[in-house]
Amino acid sequence: MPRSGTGSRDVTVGIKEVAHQAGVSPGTVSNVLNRPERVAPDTRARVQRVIEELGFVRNGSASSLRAGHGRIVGLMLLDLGNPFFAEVARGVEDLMSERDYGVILCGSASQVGREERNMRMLAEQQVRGVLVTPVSDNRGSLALLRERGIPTVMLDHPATRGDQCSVTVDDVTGGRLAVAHLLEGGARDIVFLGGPLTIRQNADRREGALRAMREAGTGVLRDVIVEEMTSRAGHEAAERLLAELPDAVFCANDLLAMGVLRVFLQQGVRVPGRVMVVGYDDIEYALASAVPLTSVRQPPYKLGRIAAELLLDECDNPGDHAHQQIMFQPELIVRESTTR
Amino acid sequence: MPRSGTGSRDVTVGIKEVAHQAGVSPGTVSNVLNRPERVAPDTRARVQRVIEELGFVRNGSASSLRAGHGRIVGLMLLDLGNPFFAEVARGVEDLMSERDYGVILCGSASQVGREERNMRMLAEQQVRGVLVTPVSDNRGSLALLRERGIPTVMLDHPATRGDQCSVTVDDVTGGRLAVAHLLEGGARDIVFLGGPLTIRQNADRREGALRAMREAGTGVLRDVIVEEMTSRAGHEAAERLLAELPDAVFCANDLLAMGVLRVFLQQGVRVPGRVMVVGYDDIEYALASAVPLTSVRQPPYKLGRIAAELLLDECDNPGDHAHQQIMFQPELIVRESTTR
DNA sequence: GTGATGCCTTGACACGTTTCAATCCGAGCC
DNA sequence: GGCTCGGATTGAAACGTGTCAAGGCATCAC
Repeated sequence: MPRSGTGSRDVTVGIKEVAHQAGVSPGTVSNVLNRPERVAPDTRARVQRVIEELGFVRNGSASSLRAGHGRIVGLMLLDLGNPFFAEVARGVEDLMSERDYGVILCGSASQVGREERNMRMLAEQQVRGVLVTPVSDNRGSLALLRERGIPTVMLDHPATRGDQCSVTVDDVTGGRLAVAHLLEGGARDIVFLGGPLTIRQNADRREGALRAMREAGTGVLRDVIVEEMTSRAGHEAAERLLAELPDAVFCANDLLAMGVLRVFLQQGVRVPGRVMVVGYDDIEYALASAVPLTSVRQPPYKLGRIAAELLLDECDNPGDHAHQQIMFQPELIVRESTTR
Repeated sequence: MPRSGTGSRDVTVGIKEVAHQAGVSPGTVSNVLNRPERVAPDTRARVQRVIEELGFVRNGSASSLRAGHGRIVGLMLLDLGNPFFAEVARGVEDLMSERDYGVILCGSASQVGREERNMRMLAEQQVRGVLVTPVSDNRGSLALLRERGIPTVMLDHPATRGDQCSVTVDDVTGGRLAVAHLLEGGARDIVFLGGPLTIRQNADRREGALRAMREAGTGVLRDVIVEEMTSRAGHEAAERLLAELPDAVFCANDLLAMGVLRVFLQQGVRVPGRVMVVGYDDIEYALASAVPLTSVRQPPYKLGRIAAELLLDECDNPGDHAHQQIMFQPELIVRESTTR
């Protein structure tokens, strides 16, 4: 590979070339990039001008090889197709972009295997830290990161140990709010429609539902567990429910609820007249659906953004960083799918 | 930093440590990782067992520093909050995950500045290639990548030069289908509601609308251009439209259409009785909305997946890779928002 | 004028991997 | 038996940056 000594439009403009053109040493250029305050103002200006002129772009691989970590974080979510998580991702991405960090986004599709593969990939990339909504309490893939000293923040999941931050929404309360509302409306035979109970969100929302029944001293909960938490799955589950309609369906997310609504309306099951339906997440589209959906609202954008802030705080101040467990309270948004 | 000579549970298990334990040279370990066929079967097995045992994870930074590129690609989309792009991202992520590549996801939020910042970040990360839905025909940020020899594939945008692949959907035809349908339904005064015309998708869909009118020899198109293509923007635009209702509104995406629908229904404007509404993208939620939305369907998942395949083909066979411009045809899905 | 004090700058080394020319070794051939 | 041949392996040299101890150069006080 030819290396032009003076050429300004070379494929690889390195820190050395910049140093040469600016009449300083490579070390100084590195300082301009990483600790500008240590460099005299006029030297700094001169170097920065040369950087502009040559179109120098720092080689992130070399940088993170030497420094031990780069300006990239990992974000691992359960399901990229769910607007709730899309909003979480937007929150994370916005903050990281402001702080000049990149985000490697991974979807685990709620599969342990895929989560582990992606975690391994993140470890290889020497990411600065990882935000993760874990598939289960499976410590395996997190251990991989811990061993390498990569900070993790739990997202929409409580910290499994004291040595990490977490940002969650109180799902037990969410489930309680939803089902208490249904009981007040007169429902007794209630279906819980959700994904696998190994996923914490499902288990907690169901637990909240049971608690509401205990508190009210009435009601029966029927579980309908589906593999995926999509509107298709909701659609299929609702078709099976037609044989024995409950008084109400509490869905563990809005996608399921939208699938259920579609079937009920097609089949002439009046909502809320015959069956009440409650969703979870209050995604934007829940409001616009045929029968506007009662749903439990969570703050996804804020969730992502705050988790991102916690992670960067831990990265930048490893000394005096205090791990925090932040929990938001959900809010029940009542619409027509549960009231006339 | 202490370096245990024999320790098996060190923070940094490198290729050297593996080589030592397996009784081979570092070069051989590297070959096992990158060109297994060059290593004798039993040696390979032995090395792989040691890799397992020590929990060795390859340092991606070092690897891509030396090799000149890593196993990461960039994906830059207009709007992460739009379910259409979320599906595109899923398509890309699925394929890349299968091929053991990581994806750095960036949202440009349709802002040139943000696009350029992110492109720079991707260049720093030495990504293998980039999939991009550009904000405009702005060549600036693409040039940054071209200069460094980083392949790009245009996603939902035609190639601006012959030296790249692209995957698109025929937006002119999409617009033509939508508006021809409206004209057939008797509409004459039609509003085009879309984002900035500097974004190609908007310009093309509008162009298709005009073409339909020319072909039919009738109809008038009123432009209503909004900054963001969100349901909030649709909501606001619709409120302004109330003063002078058109016969129909052709929205450049479903989010806008959903915002429009909401206002019309709240205000007692009958859809389709008084105004017909057509959306674009046929996102899943369009089907479930209060008045099921007529929309132009595109294959977002396939779009992402195929673009990803083209990119990897270009990366893996730089020699005999033939650049392709693939264009899908959209399909008009007629629902109740345009027919009784 | 001299020594001390700080601030800037320097230069060489190390980070962990890939690469490639060189070497080694066993098999096959005359 | 000596020779060649080819596949398997080796070892050392990069890749481009960050770090840090050491050096340089004014300024300032005495």
